[in-house]
Amino acid sequence: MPETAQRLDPRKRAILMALVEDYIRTGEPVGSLALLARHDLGVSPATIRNETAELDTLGYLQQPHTSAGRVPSSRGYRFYVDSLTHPEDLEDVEARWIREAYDSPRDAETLIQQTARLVSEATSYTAMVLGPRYARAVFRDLKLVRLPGDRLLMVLSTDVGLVEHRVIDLPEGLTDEDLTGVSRSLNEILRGMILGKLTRGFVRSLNAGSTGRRSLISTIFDALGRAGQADAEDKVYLGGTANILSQPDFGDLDVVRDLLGFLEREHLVSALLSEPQAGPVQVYIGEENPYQELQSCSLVMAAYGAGERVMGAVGVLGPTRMRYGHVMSVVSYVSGQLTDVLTRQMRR
Amino acid sequence: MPETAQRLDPRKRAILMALVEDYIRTGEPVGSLALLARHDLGVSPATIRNETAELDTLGYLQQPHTSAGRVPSSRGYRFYVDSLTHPEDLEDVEARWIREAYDSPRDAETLIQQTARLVSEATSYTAMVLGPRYARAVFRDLKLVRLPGDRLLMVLSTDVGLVEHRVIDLPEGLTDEDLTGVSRSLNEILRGMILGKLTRGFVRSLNAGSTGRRSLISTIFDALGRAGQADAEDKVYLGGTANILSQPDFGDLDVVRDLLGFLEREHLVSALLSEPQAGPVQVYIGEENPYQELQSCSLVMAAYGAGERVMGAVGVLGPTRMRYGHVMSVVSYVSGQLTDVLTRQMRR
DNA sequence: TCTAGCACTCCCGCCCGGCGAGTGCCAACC
DNA sequence: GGTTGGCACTCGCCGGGCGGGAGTGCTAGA
Repeated sequence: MPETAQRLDPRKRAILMALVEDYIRTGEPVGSLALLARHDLGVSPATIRNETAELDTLGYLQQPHTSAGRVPSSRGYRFYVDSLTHPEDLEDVEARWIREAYDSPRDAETLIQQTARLVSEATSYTAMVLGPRYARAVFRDLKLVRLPGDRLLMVLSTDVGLVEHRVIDLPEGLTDEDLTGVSRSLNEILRGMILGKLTRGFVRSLNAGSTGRRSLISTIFDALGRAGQADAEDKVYLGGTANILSQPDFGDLDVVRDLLGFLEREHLVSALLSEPQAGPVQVYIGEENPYQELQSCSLVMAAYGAGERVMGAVGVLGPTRMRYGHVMSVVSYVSGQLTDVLTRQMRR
Repeated sequence: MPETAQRLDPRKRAILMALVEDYIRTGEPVGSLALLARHDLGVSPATIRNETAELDTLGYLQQPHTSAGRVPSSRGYRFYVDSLTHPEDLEDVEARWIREAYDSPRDAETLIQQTARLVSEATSYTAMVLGPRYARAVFRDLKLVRLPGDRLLMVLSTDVGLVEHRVIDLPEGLTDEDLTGVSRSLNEILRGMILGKLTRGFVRSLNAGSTGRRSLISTIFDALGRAGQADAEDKVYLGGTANILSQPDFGDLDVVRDLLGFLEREHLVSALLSEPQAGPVQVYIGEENPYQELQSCSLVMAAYGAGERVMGAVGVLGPTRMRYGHVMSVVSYVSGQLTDVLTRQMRR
C-alpha cells in the first residue's frame, strides 16, 4: 500500500526509515539516543521521542515494554519495504558469483537444486524454489520405449526443454506396431497442448483400434495426467534450512519447530510458491503471511518463467527483521537468471 | 562388545538395565528411590546406592551433579543395547501399517522417499534413507531415444528394476543407423556388468567405426560413469527433520544447528549411510559416531539390498536417550521390506 | 514548534535463603 | 560379609528483593 507511504510527513518518514534500518542491523530496540548516534537527523532526542511516540500510536512502531526503545511493527516494515523504490544493488562480486552459477548448462533438476543452495548462501536465510511446473509446459514430443520385463518407458519432452519420464506396465499382447501407432497418433493430437489442460476427453477422440491399444492409451493418459496435474507433483527444493536456527530472532523453539514442520510438508510449500505472478518481487511480512506457521517471519518471493509463462518461483524465508533490500535484490536477480536460462532452452 | 556384558554380576546388570529403561522413558536422572518405585529389585535403596556408585566408577553411569540421580553414559547405553538380544516386537498395528506401505508398487524414488517419511513417523525421530546405488546394480539394457532439439535420451535399465535416464547433447551428423548400431554394440558388451565397474577401457575395445560414433560412445560413457560413480550421486532422502526440535534432549541450539547443517550436506549423509554391511542393525551411540556433529546423538542403521547385494541403507538419528528397542525393530523391519521389494523386482 | 531537564517505569542481572531430591557414609543387623 | 536403616550433607531450583541502567513521557521554557 504505497499510499500509506504518502501519509507520513518527511521527518516521520526519515525517522521511521532510519529506525527500521537500525533495528534490522542490530536486533535491539532502538532508542532516541541510539538513533541519533547513527543518523544525522538534525533534531534533538526529545523531538525524536515525540515523533516515535506518534509513530507508535499510528501503528508503525511498538514497544516491547514501557521503558524500552522502539521496534518496527509489521506495518512499519511494510512502509519500509514499500519505500525501497529501487532495489539495492548487488555487490559486483555477488552478482558475478550468481551469474557464473548459471553459466554452465545443467538439467532442470540440478539447476533448481543449485538455485536453492545459491539463494540460501547469498542471503543466509532459508531458500525455497518451486521447480518448473510441467503443467504449464507445452507438449512437444512423446516417445515410447519398451523396457525389459514387460514395461514401458514413456518420455515426454516439453518446449522448455524439460523431460519427464514414467515407467508403466505394458498391457499384454501389444506388438511394436501397436506402440508406434499409438505414439504416432498421440503425438499428432497432443502437439502444442499445454500439459495441464489435457483431459480424458482426448482419449475418446482417438479411434484407437484394438482394446489393447485403447488400454495403453488410457494408461499413458493417466501418467500424463499425473505429470501435468496442477499443483500436485510440483517439486520443491529447499536450501539452508539450518539457517533458521542461526537467527537470534527465533529464540522460541516452538516457532522454529512449526516452521520446519511447515517446510517438510511439500504440498504446502508448493502451494505457497504458486502465488507469485510474473512481475516484481513480492514480500509478505509477519501476519500478512497466508499460513499460520509463517506469521512470525517474512517471505520474499518472485516468479520465474519461460517466455511469458510463469513456471515456478523462488522464495526466501527469514525473520521479520530481515535484510529486505538485499534479499529482494537477490531473489529478483536469481529469478531473472532462471527465466533467461529457461527461455533460452525454449528457443532451441 | 558383548564381552563387557559378562563382566557385570546379575544384580548390577538388572539395576543398570532398569535404570537405562527408566531414564529413556522419563529423561530425568534416576535416583535409588525412583528406581525401586518402578522395579521390584528385592533390595533396599541403600543397596541400590552402593551398586549405582560402583556402576558409576565402572563408567556405566554418571551424575549430572553430586546430589542428583544417575544417568547412563555412552558405555551404559552400549551395554543396554548389546543386552537387547531379541528385537522388541513391533505392535501388530505398526507392522501392518508398515507392510501396507510397501504393498502397492511404486517407482524407486517414491519408494525411498516414502520410506523416509514412514520411518520418521514410526519412530518420531529423524530418518535418513540412502537411495538404491546404481553403482551396484547390474546392467540390463540401454536404449537411446532421439529427442527434439538435437538431444538424446539414454535410458538405462538395471536388474533391480531401477531406471536411470540422462539427456545428452547429440554429436552432429549421426544417423538413426548410427544410433541403433551404437546401442546394439553397447548392449552386447555391457550386459551383466556391474555399473560401478565400468571403465573407459571398454570404449577402446569397441571398434566404433566413424568418429561420430566414437564421440557418441564416449559421451554415453561419461553419462554412464556419472550414473555408476561410487558414492557420488547417491541420493539421500530425509524425513522428520523437524522432529529433532521436539527432543527435549536437544535444548542446546548450537548442537541442533550443527546437526541440521550436517543433514544438509548430502554427501556426508550419503557417506555415513554407506557404512552398514548386510546383516543386523547397527547402532552408534554418542561418541561412537564417526562424525563430530553426531556425537551428541545416536544413530541406528541397517542396510537393505537386492538379493545378496547391499544397495543402500536406512538410518534413524535421535538423542542418545533413544528408544533403542523400538527404533531397532522399525529399522530392521523396514530394511527387510525394502529388500523384499527390490529382490522381487529383480526376478521379473 | 522545538528543546532541555527530570521524574518515573520497567527490564535485567544479582544475590540470597529455603526447599527437596538424592547421595554417601556409618553403624547395626542377619 | 553383604545388606539395611538412619542421618548429615550437597547441590540445583525457585522465588523474592534489590540496584543499575536505558529509555520514556511530561512539563516548562526558549
